Amino acid sequence: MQATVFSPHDHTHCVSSAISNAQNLCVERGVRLTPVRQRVLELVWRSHQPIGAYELLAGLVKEGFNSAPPTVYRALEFLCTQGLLHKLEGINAYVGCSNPETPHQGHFLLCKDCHQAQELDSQYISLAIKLSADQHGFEIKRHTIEIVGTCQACLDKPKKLESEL
Amino acid sequence: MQATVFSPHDHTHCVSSAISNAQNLCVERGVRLTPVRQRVLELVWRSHQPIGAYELLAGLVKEGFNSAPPTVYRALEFLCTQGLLHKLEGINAYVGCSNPETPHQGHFLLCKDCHQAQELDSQYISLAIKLSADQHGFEIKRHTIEIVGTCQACLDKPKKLESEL
DNA sequence: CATAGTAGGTTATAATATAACAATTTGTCA
DNA sequence: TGACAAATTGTTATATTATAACCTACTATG
Repeated sequence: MQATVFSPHDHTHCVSSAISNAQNLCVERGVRLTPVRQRVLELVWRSHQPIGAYELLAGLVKEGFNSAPPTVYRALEFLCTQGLLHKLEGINAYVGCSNPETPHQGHFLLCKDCHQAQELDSQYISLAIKLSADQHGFEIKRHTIEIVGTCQACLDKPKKLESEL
Repeated sequence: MQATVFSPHDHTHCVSSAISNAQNLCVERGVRLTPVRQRVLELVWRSHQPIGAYELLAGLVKEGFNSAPPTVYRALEFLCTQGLLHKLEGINAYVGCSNPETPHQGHFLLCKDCHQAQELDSQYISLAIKLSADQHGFEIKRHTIEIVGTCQACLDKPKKLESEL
């Protein structure tokens, strides 16, 4: 099975490569990855889970950045527009996008036990949605696909939990 | 093409049949469609668009119901649990479900121009999601599928809009 | 009619998000 | 360079969405 956020991995590496990737992309696109924006992006990537705006705000404050809500919401808007983050509407939280070069909306598996979010990019889902929209003469602008449940890792550990009681 | 919320229809009929349907279902299930709950359900159905909690609250107040936020949120929770409504996470709004007999999560087309929501129940989408989840050993509990764009009716009327300027 | 369970009333507040306007920084080009 | 326009950030206030906590009233059942 392919590597996912649900399996153990070197997350420090994820963060640093996401940042340098973002820096390159922003240069290419002629947009500015300012200190606040970069910091927000790092905070999102460092989190092992989707993270909310006010939690990010607290992170910024801790590091001496100015921080009223508009600061973080503006940074989040920029990062989402650039495809560097995705917002999870169901839980009002943000996750890094691993593939920001190609603008897309993600499809997400959200584990309700470990709260990790795995981004998918399923051609089947995209196609099925496209077909349904076409049937209704509907022109798609964007979509939100969030699948909530239990990930394999969490399914595999119920016995541990019982023994811990 | 099949009838949808995007095409003209007798909405009064939608409302009354949704209510009597809900009444029957609640009796069958041994749950109580109390006056507040029924009123909220009617207000949602009467709206020609997805409607938010505080707008519903205003509707209740106008009719002499007590109304603090918990009243309407409790009613909404009940109605969603019974499958009589769906919540649209992307816009924090609620729509009636036309097929509450069979518990399901809907797939929605949301027109950003006329703000109507059309519920789909596409087997292709469901299957594609199931397949993706299976590939990751992920057990689905529920999902949010919201497709934003422009409906056929709104695509058909750009010229009218220009002439109105 | 006692009572347990469910639903609703009430007050307060938490959590999420944006409006509006001022100050500052940055890029650009005369 | 210096001056302007555009973009970004700071700041204050407030809007919007949602829930906690605790109390009261209703409902069904024996």
